[in-house]
Formats: sequence, C-alpha cells, structure tokens
Amino acid sequence: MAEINFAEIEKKWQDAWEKEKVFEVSEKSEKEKYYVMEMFPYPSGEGLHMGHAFNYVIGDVYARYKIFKGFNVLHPMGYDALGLPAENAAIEAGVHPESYTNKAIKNYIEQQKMLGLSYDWNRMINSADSSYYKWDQWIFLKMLEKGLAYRKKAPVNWCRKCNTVLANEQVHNGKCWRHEDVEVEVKHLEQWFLKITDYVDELLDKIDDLDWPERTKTMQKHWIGKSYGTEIEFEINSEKWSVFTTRPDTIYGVTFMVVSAQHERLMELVTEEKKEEVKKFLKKLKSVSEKELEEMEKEGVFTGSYAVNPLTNEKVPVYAGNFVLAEYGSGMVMAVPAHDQRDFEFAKKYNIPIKIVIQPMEYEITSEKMARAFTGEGKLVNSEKFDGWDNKEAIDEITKFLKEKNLGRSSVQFKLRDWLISRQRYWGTPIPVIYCNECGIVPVPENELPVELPKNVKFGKGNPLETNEEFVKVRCPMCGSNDARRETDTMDTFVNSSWYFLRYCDPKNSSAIFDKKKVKYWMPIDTYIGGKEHATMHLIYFRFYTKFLRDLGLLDFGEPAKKLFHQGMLHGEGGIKMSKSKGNVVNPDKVSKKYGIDTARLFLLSLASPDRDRDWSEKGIQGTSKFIKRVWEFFEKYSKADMVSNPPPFPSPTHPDGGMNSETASNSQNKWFAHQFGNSSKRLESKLNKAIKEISENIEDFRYNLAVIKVRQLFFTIEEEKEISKKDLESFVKIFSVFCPHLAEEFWERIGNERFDERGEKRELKGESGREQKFVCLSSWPFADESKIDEELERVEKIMEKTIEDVNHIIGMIEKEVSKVYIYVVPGEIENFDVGVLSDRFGKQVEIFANNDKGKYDPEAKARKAKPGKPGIYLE
RNA sequence: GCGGGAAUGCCGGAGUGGUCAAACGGGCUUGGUUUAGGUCCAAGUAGCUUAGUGCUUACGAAGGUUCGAAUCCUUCUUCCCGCACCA
Repeated sequence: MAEINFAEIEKKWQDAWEKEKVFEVSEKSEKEKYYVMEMFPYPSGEGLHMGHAFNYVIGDVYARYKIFKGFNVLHPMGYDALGLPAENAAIEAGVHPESYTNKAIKNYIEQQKMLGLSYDWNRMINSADSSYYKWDQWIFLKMLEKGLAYRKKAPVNWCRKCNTVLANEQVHNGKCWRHEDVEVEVKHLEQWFLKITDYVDELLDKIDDLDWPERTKTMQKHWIGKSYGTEIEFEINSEKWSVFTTRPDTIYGVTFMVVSAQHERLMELVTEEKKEEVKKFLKKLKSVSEKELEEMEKEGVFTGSYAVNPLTNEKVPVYAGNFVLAEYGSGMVMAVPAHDQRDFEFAKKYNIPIKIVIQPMEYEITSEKMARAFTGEGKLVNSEKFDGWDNKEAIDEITKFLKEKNLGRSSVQFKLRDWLISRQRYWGTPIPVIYCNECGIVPVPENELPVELPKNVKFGKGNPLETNEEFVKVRCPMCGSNDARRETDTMDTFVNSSWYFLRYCDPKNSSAIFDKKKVKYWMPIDTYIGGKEHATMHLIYFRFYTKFLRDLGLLDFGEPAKKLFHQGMLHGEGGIKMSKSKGNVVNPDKVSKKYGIDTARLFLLSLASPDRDRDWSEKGIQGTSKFIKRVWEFFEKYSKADMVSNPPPFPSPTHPDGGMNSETASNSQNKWFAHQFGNSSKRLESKLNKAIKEISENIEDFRYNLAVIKVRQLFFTIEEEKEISKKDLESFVKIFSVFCPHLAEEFWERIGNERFDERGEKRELKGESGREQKFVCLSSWPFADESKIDEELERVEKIMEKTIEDVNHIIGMIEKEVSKVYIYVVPGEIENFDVGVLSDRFGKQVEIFANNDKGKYDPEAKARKAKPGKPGIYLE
C-alpha cells in the first residue's frame, strides 16, 4: 500500500480553499445566515496544543455542517492578545510584549491553518492592535458619559520590591512571585469600575431564555446571587453603619459585629490602642483573592469600637474578620452566634457570649450546652415585644418595625459586584482619561482615540506606563493646561473579549465600532463554543456589554449568544493535565506529520462526547489511523484498476503533475469511472439513508462521537458491497468531509467532481456554482430519504447475525469436529437465509431446511426448536 | 469554605425510569493468512450452567422513592471546573 502523503494533500487543499476564498463570507447573500464561533484564544508563547485544536475542530465540524445545509456561515477567528503573560515575558526575558505577542499570533495562525479550519481569515481580529482597542476606549467613554464608569477605592496585592500591584496569579503563598522574601501587602487604590450592577436584574431574568447548558445558567444565577433581606442601621462611634442580613428575626441575638478586613473604611473603626494589633492582623492577609481568604482559618481581631444595636441599645464589640466580604452588602455583618454556624465558631474562638433568641418547638436549647448553632425554625425568645413570634413571621414583622422607627428597611442584595477594570499594567488597553489639576477627570476626546500604548517603557519596577514621560505628561483637552497627567492604568483584558463577536461582523471599520446593518444581519451568535471555565466571568461580561450597546442604540437585541456549548478538557496521556512543565503537551504539528491532521481530528471527536473531558492517547490515535488508511485504500483501489490501462487524468498525490495528457483526458471522465460505479443495493440504500438521518441529528446535537461511529459503520457497509452508485459514494464523501476535510476533498476530486469537463478540458470556474462543484465542502448535504430505510432488512440482518453467533457458540462448546451446519427455519423466513453467505462465514458446508420439510436431515430433532426469528441448529 | 459538575468491563466510552446495561473503539486470548513481524480475517473476553439456554453478579459507597432505578431523592467518598488581577 502506498503511504499517504498527508502533508501534501493537506497543503494542497488548504491552499485551494484560501485561493478560492471558500470560507470568506459577506452579508450580501440570499442564504440564511448562521454565526458559529469558538472563543478566541490568548496567543500564548507556548503555542497551540491539542486541547485548543479540539476546541476549534468542534466548531469547524459545526460550521462545515451548516455550510452544507445551505447557510451563509460566519466562522471567524481572532486573538485576545493583551494580557499578563506577555508582560511577564517582558519582565523575565526582556522581550517586548508586542514582539512576544506578534510572534505568538503568527505561530497560532500558522498552526490553526494546518488544522484545516473553515475560518474567514479576512475577518481576523487582534485585540492588541490599536484599531481594535480604540473601540474599547470608545465604549469606555460612552460608559463614562452614561455614568456607568466610576472611580472608587479597592484593595490590591502590593509588592514593595516590585513597587507594583500583583495579580492574584503572581502571589504564591502570600509572597511575591519574583521575591520569595517579600510578603504581599494589601493596599487600597483608586480604581475604575464598570457598573454592571445596573444591569443585574436583566442579567438574571434573561438567563432562563438562553439555550445554554443548565449547569452554566445555574452558575450564573448563583454568581449574580439575588437575595432578599433587611438593611439595619447600627451606630458605631456616633456614625451610622448599615448592615445587610437575611435574618432580621435574630437581631436580638447579636453579640458582636464583624467588618471585613479588606474594608476601605476599616481604620476609621480602629481605636488608637488597637491599631498595632489590627495592623498585625492585616499583614497576615496573603492576597486579595477570595479563594485564598476562604481557605484561610477564620480569624478576627477586636477593633476597639462598639456598635449599638438599634433595638436593644446594647453595645457589642466590632471585630475585623478575614471571612467577611468587603464588597458584599456593606462589608459588615451582624453576628448571631446562637443561630449561625460561622458566627458560632467565631464566638467560641474569641469567648464572645452566645445569646439564644429562637427556641425550637420540640426541645430546649441553652447557650451553655450548645455544640453548634441552631439554624432551624422556632419561636422567638429574649426578643422583647417579639417574644413568642414564629421566627419566619418575625422576619417581616421586625423589618416593618425597623422601618417605622427609621432604623432599617427591606432590601435586595446581589453577590454580583461592579466590575473592577483598572490594571496597573502595561499590556492592556489604556484607559482614555486625563487628570487635570484644574478640571479634574477629563475624558480623552473621541477624535483623539486611540490612546496608543507607547512602545518605549521600562519593565520590572512599578507600572511601566509611568516610565514614559511623554505618555504621562499631557495637555489638558479641556483647559489647555500643560500640567495634566494621563491615566496610566489599563483595562482588564476581559473588556476586549466582551464585544469582539460584534467586530467580526465588520472588522475593518475605521469610522465606527461596527456597521449597524452588518451586525443586524449576522448577530446574534447562533452557536458559541468555549470552555466551561468562563461560565461566570466572560460569559456574564459579554452579556452586559451587549445590553449596554443595545441601550446606546447600536443593537436591537440584548443577548449575544443564543446557544452555548462547552467542550471538555483535553488532558495528556494518562489523564494528567497538559502543561509545558509536565512535558506532556501534545503538539498538533507533530501529530499531523505522523498521522495526518484529519486522523487527529477524527480521533479527538471519536473519543467521547465533545462536552466531556478526555485524555490524549497515542494508542488511541493509532486505531483511528488504521481506519483512515482503510478508507484511503478503498478510494485508491477505485482508481487502481484503471491505472493499469489508463493513467489517471488528475494529478495524484504521488504524482503531483503526472497523468495529464490530452489523449487520456479526452476519454470522458465520467465514462472513465463509469464501470466502477453501479447501482447501490437496497441494503446499501437503506443503511446510507439511515446513516444520513442519524449523523445529521448527531452533529446538530454535538454528539459527534456517535456520528463518527455511524460514519465508520457506513464505510464498512460500503466496503462490503459489490457496487455503489456514484451519487451514494459522493454522499459518503460529503459526510466524511466535515470530519476529515482534506482527505474528503481529495476523494471528491478523484471520483470525478473537479477540474475537468466532459471533453477533459480544465474547467474554468466562474462564480459560486463553479466553486460548489469544485469543493466537496461547498456541495450540499445529502438528503435522507426515509422511504428507503428498510427496518425489516435491519431486523433480518440481526437474525442472521444472531444465528451465526449461536452456531459459533455451539461450535466452541462441543468437543467434536464440525464439518456441516444444518439450519431449520420456520417456513415464512426461509428466504432470509442465504446458504452462500453462511458457508462463507463458517467455512463449512451449510444446509438450510424449512422446519416442516418432511425430507430434511435432522437426526436429533433440532427442527423442533425453530421459532420465528430463531432457527433450530444441528451440527455434525 | 462557597457555587457548578463527574464516577459504568482490562481501558476510552454509549446508555439518563421498563423493551438490550456495556453500542462503538482500544487492549488482551485463541485460530487462520503471511518466509517472519506488522497488516488483514474469524471467534472469544464477569461467574456458574446448557448444543445456541438459564441463573447469579455488576453502573464510586450506603440508604430511600417506585410494580420497576446506572438513570429520580438523601448522605458520604474521590476527582474536575470556577471563586471576581490567569485568560
């Protein structure tokens, strides 16, 4: 068998697709649009690995399928090019983020092209390009204008040696990533926020309408975290502090308060003599990361201040605690140790009194004997005028009472907080704002956008942007004073990914963020594919941005993506996470060289349902490789018989330029192949149409693994058949092409759909119809003719298989040598059994009788066992 | 800690209230083809039992709902994802 020259075939078709602009689309089409996209990647210096490839192939199969089904398919790709790793590379290796990123992008594009993906490369986006981030800045200005961008103090991780803010990822065990001896400090800085909370109700309510995985929708709901409760005013040092609680019924049981250790105004509460102690406690905070805080032991320290309970006028101590979120509610909680487990543990630890205010119905609890908080229902006690109330009813009643006294009010709280977008870093979108001593915060005028990142900056100490004086020192656009200072914070890179899907619709527009008409045509995204790790952040941010842009009047819809699909993670061999440090990164280039990229594609998709995690396996791909070779050989055999007498009139992969001469070409190409094609049997037609129907459904539902199985089975059926019609073999090639596009194009060409007209002349391709014939990927999806599906045939085939299995079973069981097989069938079924087929399968002589045949040979009366669908068997 | 998932033969996985648990692939065993190896072909691959049958065991563990559970509920174990400055 000839080796398959994958590299040559892949290159040939990738070039052809590109040259003929096969996947370039425009909104000027009669066809119905379909927008499918995968989340754009951060172009890391480590390059593309198989996990990425898997993600893109999932989208590619879907896009190709939709093209087949007659849609005008937008399938774009871009690069989320701004981000921390490029900056880390600058600090550690002295590479400028721009060159690092450009190199990485170049590498990504090259690798992605090798995967044979159906992207419209014309629409490629690079978020690090100022022509893109200009519009990030533009959106920011619009938000500022609408009051959705504002400044507020917020905690950050600070390393005093780097003299800069650290990302959570740059904090290792509370120490700086570059200075193992430096404990990270928590500092408060003025930062920019986007008021996503203005959209909180819509973000929550519209989740139900989305065709997204339920688990993701649930996660978003919990993340937004709407809860109803009561805001209660406590007085501390003659100042009002309101706290949010869902349990106002326990207000008489408050024995202390806890303010978040990261609260902006914490120090206002700390008395002079407690300052040292509190500062010492704050030093223990390892980073601002909530995950780390939650994993720390719950601890606190007394601030020296007391809060006055508005209903009892009791004074209770105020603690600073590491387990209270600064951003939720007011950053302070009232603690009721008798009825909240966390408060209970805290009270036990610091010897704070426990006061029971709810007694259960069936038994009595006492504060001395309590082993844990009582969180169940019961009657209020020690609650003055509310004694005896059912605690559930008391919730409303006490809230009402507080409201009357002007000491509180019912309130709704969300876990979702405003989006902190300020980053004290270089490789991000500059925030287009100028600070003027006279005019204050001045937005950069729209016509001065983009505010470009200056190339000349120093890395390693402080915020790089501050090292470029030309950038920082500017004239105030308002008053003209030369004393103004440019904002040196850049934006969170999630900003860039919050609207890129809109830019794909009109990627080169330099006068507007996008053309409304183009966006109206393509949007919303019909199917969005990406990892589940984005369930709560990116996938909420992009919904927020869409709603904001709608309210600006640019869009007429509020949800960016109708359908969402999460692909599973690809792990390395043996289930180990793929990473450079573990040395188990599977590189698509290498796999491609060894097995062909189509083989890798098919293997990844056949492993498991695409939404499940899977492990790469060298042995596994070998199995797929075997199948691919077999398919190749089949199509090769189709032309081999003729090669003896007639060289093929098309360039074969082994003879790139060979085989072309006018004499052979003058043999009509159809005639040339005619004798190889014939009529498909009823059996083949049945199986083919069934396969088309089921494979279509499977692809539609992202059950690619099941589709692949059916493709394999269909191929085996075709292999078994003596002849096949050209149309039916074409159907197979079409289906095969969504998974293995390069090989399929090759087969398509070979079975005579390309380049030569009836006279053997090279066909001039004009317009779309020409392209459609030239490329299998632009032909149309085979129609599933359900009238040709013969279930009876399938049933009969099963009976045959079962009979064969039974015979083999018996042969394996009995001692004696078997030379003849006798089969006794009920009279109506006798035509289902084919002596020739059966003797072939057993390699033995076979005789078949009707069980009522008087002349039959049946020494052990096995004919009696014959039932419909289950013949009697005798062996000797 | 909080929120969301997952667990099925030797392995990867199908199957989400009954018709069939293990489709399909891989591995392994036996036999055939082959100069040999690979390829390829055939049969087998929980246990007992039987001329093709029947029974038992079996879907992470333990309970529960149901006439009936891999599938629904509860608790637990292990693993994965996210937790707001990684993207």
